[in-house]
Amino acid sequence: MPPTQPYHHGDLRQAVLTAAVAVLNESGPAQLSLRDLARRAGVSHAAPAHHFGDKAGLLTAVAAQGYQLLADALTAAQQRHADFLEVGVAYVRFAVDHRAHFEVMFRPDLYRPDDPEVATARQRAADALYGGVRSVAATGRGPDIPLAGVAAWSLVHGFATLWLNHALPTTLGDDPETATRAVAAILFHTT
Amino acid sequence: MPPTQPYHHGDLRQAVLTAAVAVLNESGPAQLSLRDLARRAGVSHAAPAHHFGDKAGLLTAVAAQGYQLLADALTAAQQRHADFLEVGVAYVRFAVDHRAHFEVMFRPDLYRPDDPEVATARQRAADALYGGVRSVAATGRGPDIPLAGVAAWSLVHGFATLWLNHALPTTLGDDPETATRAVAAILFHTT
DNA sequence: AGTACATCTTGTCGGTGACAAGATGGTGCG
DNA sequence: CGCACCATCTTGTCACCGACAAGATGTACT
Repeated sequence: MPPTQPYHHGDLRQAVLTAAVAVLNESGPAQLSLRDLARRAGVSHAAPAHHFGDKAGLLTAVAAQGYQLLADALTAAQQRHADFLEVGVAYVRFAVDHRAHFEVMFRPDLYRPDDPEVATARQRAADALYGGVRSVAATGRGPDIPLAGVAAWSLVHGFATLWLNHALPTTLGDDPETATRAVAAILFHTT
Repeated sequence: MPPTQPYHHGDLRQAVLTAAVAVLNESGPAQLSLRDLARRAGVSHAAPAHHFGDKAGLLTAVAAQGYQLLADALTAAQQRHADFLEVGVAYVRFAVDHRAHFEVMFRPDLYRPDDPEVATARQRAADALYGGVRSVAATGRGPDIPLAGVAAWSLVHGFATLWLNHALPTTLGDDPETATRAVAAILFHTT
């Protein structure tokens, strides 16, 4: 849906979006400023507003992109591995690799969560996540599927959040993948 | 550590802190403004800065208070119930009942996480949480304690976060306590 | 050629955080 | 009692930001 033809700048929308993700990765959403992004792109201070309407619009675009990336990552992991644990690992890996997107996605007060593009991408990600759960819930004498899905999602989401906040003990090491496998294995007691 | 004697206003520090929590509960951290808090307290726009130095200073005070409340809630739950699951329930209940504190606490870019008051309260909360884990890890043929603690913490933290974001399916009902019991029971397979 | 349009610029307004300097009032000490 | 000290609060200011309006510029299409 971005314009196909470069005009004055080239592709300002994409440039601003990329710069926004970079700033978010370095400094967090509180430091994000449309005027700063405009300066980085070498355009006037009001140029970004034309593409995103307002700051919430920019963050809506970030969230939409994030949900699309997450859905892609989860479906890929789901198809590559039979084990749902790897879908959980992919979830944490996404959070670590795309911290900026992840932090915006789960801060609905910063953007417009009911944006149609966001909603469809989020639904796609949810399907990939719950689809992976269905397989593992069928193996054990497990409880009903939605509950197991919520438990699995809560575990990996909480782990990712705490990992990003440096709140977890250092004994877990510095590789989020192996740490996730160790911790998530407890939930599915496949140790 | 706040001043014991009221001066001009009465107790401006406490008034601003309370108002800040109220605003955070209603509108989130992005809408928080020192000048607005000053207006609500009926003082000049620069008065709050004297007590907190800085916006980050105000949020540091909120985070410190939050960690103290959390530590109190967790130790109370730990002493009242033998089951660790109830500590997890208390964790989620704290997040729901003190949403403003919870959201600030786990957003370290908003305040000064290395503030001594914050650090001690956080340590106290962590002790209460991990102390509860030790009991349950001893029951099962469970893996080592820190891993189980991280898993339990991740689960309740993720559940609380997702619950606050209205990201969870509506089939869980509207009572966070019962929902937490149902979901957390899966991890400790005491169903 | 000329119109329609998306893109970008310039200018402006109210609001905010941070800082500096000064006014105000309580506290304690001689 | 007088006075100096200090915490508290006020006033004033500056740079920055988001949002909006109006105009300029380049592109596409007829």
